[in-house]
Amino acid sequence: MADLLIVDDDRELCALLQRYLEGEQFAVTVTHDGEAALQQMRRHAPDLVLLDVMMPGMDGFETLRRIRQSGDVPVLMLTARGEDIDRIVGLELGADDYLPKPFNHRELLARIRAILRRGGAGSEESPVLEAGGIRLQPGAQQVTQHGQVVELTNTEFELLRELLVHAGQLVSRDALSRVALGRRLQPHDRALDMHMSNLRRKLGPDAAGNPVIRTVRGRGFLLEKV
Amino acid sequence: MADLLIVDDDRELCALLQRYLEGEQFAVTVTHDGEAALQQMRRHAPDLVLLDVMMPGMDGFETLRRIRQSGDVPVLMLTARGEDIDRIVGLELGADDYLPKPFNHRELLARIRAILRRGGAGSEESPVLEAGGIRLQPGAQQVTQHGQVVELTNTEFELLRELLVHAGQLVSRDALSRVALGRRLQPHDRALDMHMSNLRRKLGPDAAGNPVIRTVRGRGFLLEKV
DNA sequence: TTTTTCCTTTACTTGTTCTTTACAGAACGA
DNA sequence: TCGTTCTGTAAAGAACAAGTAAAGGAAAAA
Repeated sequence: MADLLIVDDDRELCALLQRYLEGEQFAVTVTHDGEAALQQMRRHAPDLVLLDVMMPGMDGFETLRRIRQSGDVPVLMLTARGEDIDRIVGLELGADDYLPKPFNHRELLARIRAILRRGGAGSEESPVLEAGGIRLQPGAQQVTQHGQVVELTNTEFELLRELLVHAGQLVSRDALSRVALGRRLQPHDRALDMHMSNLRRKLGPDAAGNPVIRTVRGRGFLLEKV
Repeated sequence: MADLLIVDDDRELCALLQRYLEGEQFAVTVTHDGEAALQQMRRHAPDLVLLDVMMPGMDGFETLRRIRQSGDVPVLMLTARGEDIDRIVGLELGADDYLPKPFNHRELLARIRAILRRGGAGSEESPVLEAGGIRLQPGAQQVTQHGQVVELTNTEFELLRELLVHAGQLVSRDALSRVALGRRLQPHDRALDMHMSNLRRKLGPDAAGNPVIRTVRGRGFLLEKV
C-alpha cells in the first residue's frame, strides 16, 4: 500500500502513530526533524508526508517550503491550533490538508485516505465545495453565494467548510469546535454559537426564507443540501 | 453483543456499572487496577475499555499507554473534569473519548454506543430506514412521511428509529425506554408513553385510519410494516 | 503608537423538550 | 359485571439548549 513519512519531534507520538498506521497497512518511515525528512525523501519518495508544524530547528513551514521546491508530494500538516490554517492550506505554502492537534486517530486515517484518494499525484487544488447555492474554494479562501462574494473570517470559513464537506449530514457541535476553534467543546462555551450566529447572518436565509444551516438541538448543525 | 472491560478501583461503582451495562446487553468484565486489566486483555480482547484515570498503582494514563502498545482497542477514559483532557483524547495518548465524573448512565451509554458504532464498520453513513411510508435518515437527522418532512425531537427520533429497525416486530417498553431515554423503565414512569403519544400525533394515522404504531398491552409497541 | 479586526465571554432572553401529575378510558381477569 | 391494571393524553412546570447583544481582550495592521 502507500508509503508515509512522519516528521515530528515528539518521539512518543511518532511511535504511536507509526504503530497505528502500520496496523492500517501503511509503510511508515519516521524522522524527527526537517533536515532528516528531506534527506529521507531524497532516498525514497513517500506517497504522503505527515508534517508537524512545531519543531525545533527547521519548523514545519520551512520544511514544507523546501519539500515543495523539489516535488509535489502530498503533505498533511499537524498543527497545534486552528490558527495559521490559511497559510498552511492556502496556495502560499501548498499543504494538502491539516489536522489540528489533538486529533483522534480515526480522523487522521480518514484524512490520509482522502488525500491519497483524490490525487495520487497530488498537486491538484483542493476540490471546490458546493451545496445549497454556496460555493467554497479552499485554495482561494473565498466563498460565494449565488455568485455574490461573502466575506468570512477564518473561523467562519472553517465552520462552513466542515459543514459543506458533510453537506446534508449532521455535524456535531464538538466536531465543529475542534475543527474551527481547535479545541474540544467545553460546557458553557458559547463561542461556537457566536460564530454560528455570525455565519448565518452573513449567509442569510435561503429562497424559501429558511436558514441555510439547520440546528439539531442537543446534537449539532447541518447544512441543507437543497 | 459487545464485550466491555471496566477498570476502576472503586468497587462499588464497578458493581453498579456492571449491573447497568449488563442490563444493556453488554458482556462486562471488571478489574480494579491496571495490571489486572492488561492481564485480562491478554486473555480476552474486549471491544471497548472503560478506564478510570485516578487509580492507585498504575494510573489510567500509564495503563492506556500500555494498552496502546499492544493494539488499538477503543478506550473511553473516566476522568475528573479539568486539564489533561486534550492529552487524553488527543493522539498523544490515544483515548477515543472521555467522560468526566460524575456522569449519568444515559451519557455513558451514548458514548459507548458512539464509539462502538464508529469503530464497527467505518460506518460514516448509517443506512436509511424505511417502512410504512416512513423514511428515516440517521445522518441527516430527518424523517419524512410520504415525502413530507416530520419534525421530531431527539427522543422521538430515537424511538422511531428503534421501531423502524425492528419494523413489524414487537419492541418492549423497557427496550424503548433504554434506547430513547437512557434508563430502565421504572414503575409509574409515564414519560415513554408521553413521547409515544407525541410521536403518534406527529405521524398521524395511516391510510386506513389506523395508528402507524400498534400497542401490545403489557409488552410494548410495534411499527406496522405495511 | 493607535486602530482595526476578530475571538471570546458574559448576561439575558427565548423557545423547546422532557418529565410529572392527574385523570379518563380501555383491556383484562375473576 | 366489577375492580384492577395498563395506556393515552392534557396540562403545568422544570430544566436546558441555543440565539445574540454588548463588552472585554488579544493580535494584527496601519
